[in-house]
Amino acid sequence: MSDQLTKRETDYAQWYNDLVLKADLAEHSDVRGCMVIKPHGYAIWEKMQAALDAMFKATGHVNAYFPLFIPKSYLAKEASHVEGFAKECAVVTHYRLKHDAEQGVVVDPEARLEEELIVRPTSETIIWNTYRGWIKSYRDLPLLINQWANVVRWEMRTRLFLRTAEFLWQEGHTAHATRAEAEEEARKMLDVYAKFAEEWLAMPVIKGVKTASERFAGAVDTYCIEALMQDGKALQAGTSHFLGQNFAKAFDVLFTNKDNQQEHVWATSWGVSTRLMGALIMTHSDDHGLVLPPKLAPVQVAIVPIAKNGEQLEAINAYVQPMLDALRAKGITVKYDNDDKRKPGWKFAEYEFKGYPVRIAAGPRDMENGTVEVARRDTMEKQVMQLAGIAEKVEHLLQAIQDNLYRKALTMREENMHVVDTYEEFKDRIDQGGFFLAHWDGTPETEEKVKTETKATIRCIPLNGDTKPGNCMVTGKPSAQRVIFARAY
RNA sequence: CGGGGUGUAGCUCAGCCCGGUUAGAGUGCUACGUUCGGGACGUAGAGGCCGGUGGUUCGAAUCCACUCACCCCGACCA
Repeated sequence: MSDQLTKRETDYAQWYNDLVLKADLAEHSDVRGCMVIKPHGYAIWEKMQAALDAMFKATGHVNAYFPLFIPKSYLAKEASHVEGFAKECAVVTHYRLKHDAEQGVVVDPEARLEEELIVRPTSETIIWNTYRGWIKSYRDLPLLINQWANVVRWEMRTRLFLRTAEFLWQEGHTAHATRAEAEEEARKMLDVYAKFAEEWLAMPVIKGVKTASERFAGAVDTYCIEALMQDGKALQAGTSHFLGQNFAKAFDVLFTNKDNQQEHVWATSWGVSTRLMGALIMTHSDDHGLVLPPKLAPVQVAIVPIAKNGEQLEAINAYVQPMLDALRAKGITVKYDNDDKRKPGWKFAEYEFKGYPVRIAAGPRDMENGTVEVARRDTMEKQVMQLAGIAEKVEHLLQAIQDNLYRKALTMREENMHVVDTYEEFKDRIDQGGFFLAHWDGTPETEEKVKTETKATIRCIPLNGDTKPGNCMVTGKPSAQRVIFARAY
């Protein structure tokens, strides 16, 4: 290969960066911390969007769009929210440029905004300010809205997809008449995310609740799905928040209940972002490049003809046509690459590197034998198959690849799930990575101590975990259940 | 913001310490020919304000000062 990829074992971070760039997923823009998502990367994101959007619709949500700019004063209305986001907001102060002989253009000092605008880091404030006008009665509830949008958080250090200054995401914002209903909504959307992660990304996740220190700024409870990457670090792949009445109170969103009483509404918000691209890459890809689960691959099957001349190519075109038709009839996405500007070897390497789940080669030998050569990306295995019934075989193969990727990722996670009872053992083993199930006394002080001493944080308190009480590994004080510690992205 | 590093062809980099013809390599790109079952080979070609500004010098990619940008480590990160 001319484009050498750093081996994961050599330098995992470098491997990731190389892969994102060389597989044409994204590149750095001239604006620090921002990225250009290239067609191959964006096509994967579109597949994710389509799947998630359908799941949101199926659970009763509708899409809408709220503005990019938020009046600065809105952010200040919810105390912990402003505290959480103030340090990373981009602020618009002027609305006009003017020509300048020396510098080309300069900000027109005359055009200062009366009230400065912030570029949304998230939309709770503007949405709740809007919902105040929409919600008057229990008959207006629940209000179940999602938006697909970009947000900006001025991060100090960024990494392609994992943490960028601007990123794409969806944010659901719902309003409910009762606490129980809002809590149920937050849990329901967490389940949607977990289902999406496992069935589409083929990425096993652990559902849990965040501790107070990791909670969303403005939430009562933050639920999350946590995944384990190949290097043993945890990645938060999605969050769902029960916001209580915090935003309703901050923005005076009241409704009249059935008893003609005024009440603040109960809220949730939930989101996943282009960070999922990073999760996808770090869960399945290998030293040969990207590996994509068939359900998210923009093209599932690449077909490469092998021909010595134009005449032979025409023969192969005719030979593979029924196969193309049969595959497409099954809803399988296929690219027949008979571009004669590239050679077969080049194409093989290209499709492998970019993660196409299945590659089929057809050449003169196959035409004689009535066969094609089928290669699967996940295991790199190749086999010659009879052309008869090929569409069914490929369909099964795609499902097998999807299943295999999930199984491999699950096995990896299970092998890196450690139960520890003493802080000494924890400190000894934390360097090797993985999820550590340990007892914790529930105090922020202990959590902070562990973070300072080991760089590991509590990823979550698992929802479906072992609930046997025990004693905190650090202080020995009583603990209700084991929590998950890990070093995280 | 602190510490370290890098800016030379589309990309990866050599050259700089020790100033001196027309600034190099690999890869990529263009044309032609032979090739085509795992990133082919040959021949010919195109491609550079050596990050920017100023200085030293007969002469600067090379030395000096300033400046800008990016990368890595730390601080920060719902």
